[in-house]
Amino acid sequence: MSSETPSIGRPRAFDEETVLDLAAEVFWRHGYEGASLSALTSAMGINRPSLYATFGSKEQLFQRAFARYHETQVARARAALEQPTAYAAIEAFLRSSAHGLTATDHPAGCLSIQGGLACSPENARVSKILAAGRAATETAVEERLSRAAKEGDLPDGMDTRALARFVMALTEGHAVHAAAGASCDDLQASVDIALRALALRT
Amino acid sequence: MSSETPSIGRPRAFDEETVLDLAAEVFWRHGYEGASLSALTSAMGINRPSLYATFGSKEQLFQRAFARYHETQVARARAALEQPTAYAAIEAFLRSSAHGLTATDHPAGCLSIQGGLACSPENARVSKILAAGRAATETAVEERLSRAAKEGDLPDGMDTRALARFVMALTEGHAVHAAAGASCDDLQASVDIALRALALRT
DNA sequence: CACGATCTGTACCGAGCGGTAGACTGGGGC
DNA sequence: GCCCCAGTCTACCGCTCGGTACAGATCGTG
Repeated sequence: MSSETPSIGRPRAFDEETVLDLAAEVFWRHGYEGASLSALTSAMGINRPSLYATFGSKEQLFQRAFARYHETQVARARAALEQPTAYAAIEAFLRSSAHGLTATDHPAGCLSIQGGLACSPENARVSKILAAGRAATETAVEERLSRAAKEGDLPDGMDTRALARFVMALTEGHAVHAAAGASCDDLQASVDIALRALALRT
Repeated sequence: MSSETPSIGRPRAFDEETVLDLAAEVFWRHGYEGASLSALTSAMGINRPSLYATFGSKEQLFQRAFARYHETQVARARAALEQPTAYAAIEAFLRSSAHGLTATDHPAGCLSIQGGLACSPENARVSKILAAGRAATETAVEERLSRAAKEGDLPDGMDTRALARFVMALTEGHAVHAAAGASCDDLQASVDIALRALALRT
């Protein structure tokens, strides 16, 4: 791993996780292809050769930044799934997502969406990486719902995969809205409607 | 307008609307920034100077292609709103969208989403154009719902803006899913859940 | 059938892209 | 105190980008 700190030689003048967060912000705001190396190095406060020595390539940098985004941002929404009931888990997931999508200490929206749904053919891998990240989150939702089904916490015959997909799709749509300027209240009102509809309570 | 056909001079060797549809497909698949002029001209079957003489610039070409996308694709979903009841209108909107997002005669997903939610700073206008298109569709949904509210076709006190936002957000999320490979049935199952939740029927 | 207007095709422009070579810097080990 | 080596910095690479100049082709008109 590049995170092991060699004891010999000139020490690194920057913190790897710090500059990854800064890189994530640039990708988040401008997308993978819209984030030029000049913009990245400028925001990260390091020079091109340092970036390449540390991360290897623009794509690898993106992967690392995206992984860190998952640890720091997506993790909060996933943690919200740990509620005693399925209804509470979904509500917490949707509400904490809406909150995170409109927080002001980082760009609006979601890196998994803004990063680049569509790319030039040579960057198609990036779109795949993003899709895989979203799919992982959807799987986490689905697993929480499956557990609820086993516990009798969902109506019989509820399609947990479809419900997980519905929840994720709504969150992704909220991300699109947030990037276009929707407020947290706007999104919460949409969540209200979604929850009213779920009728998970018996 | 560039659509007026001058009677003198060498005649144009291509049909404007036809090549616009072809350009829209490239933007749809690769996004605005991911669609190179080489890819565009190659798909459209015309040369660069013809493109610039006809459309002016890449951005203007995109605007024209996006406008045509609205006329040919988005118009179908908007037409679906013309159902006798609010519930039927929303169901038709969601189902026809899910169908269009997964049709096989064009790229999966939606140009309004794939085109470029995030762009480099110099292409920020493109993101704005896309957002404006989505907002226009959301307004159309909201107007249909307002009409329903006046007609007593919605529960009292229903927040029509929030409901329109919920419907659009779900559709946008479905577009993200469709671009990642979701099937029409996948999306329809999500629509089922959304509709169950709406409880628009009294 | 020559003229002028319009479109097409080749070949090119400067700029910015992602990525790198090589000289310089500065801290630990002996 | 010297060496070594990782990290930094300037300056550059080839390539592709969006956009265009200019010559040749093709039409209606006199």
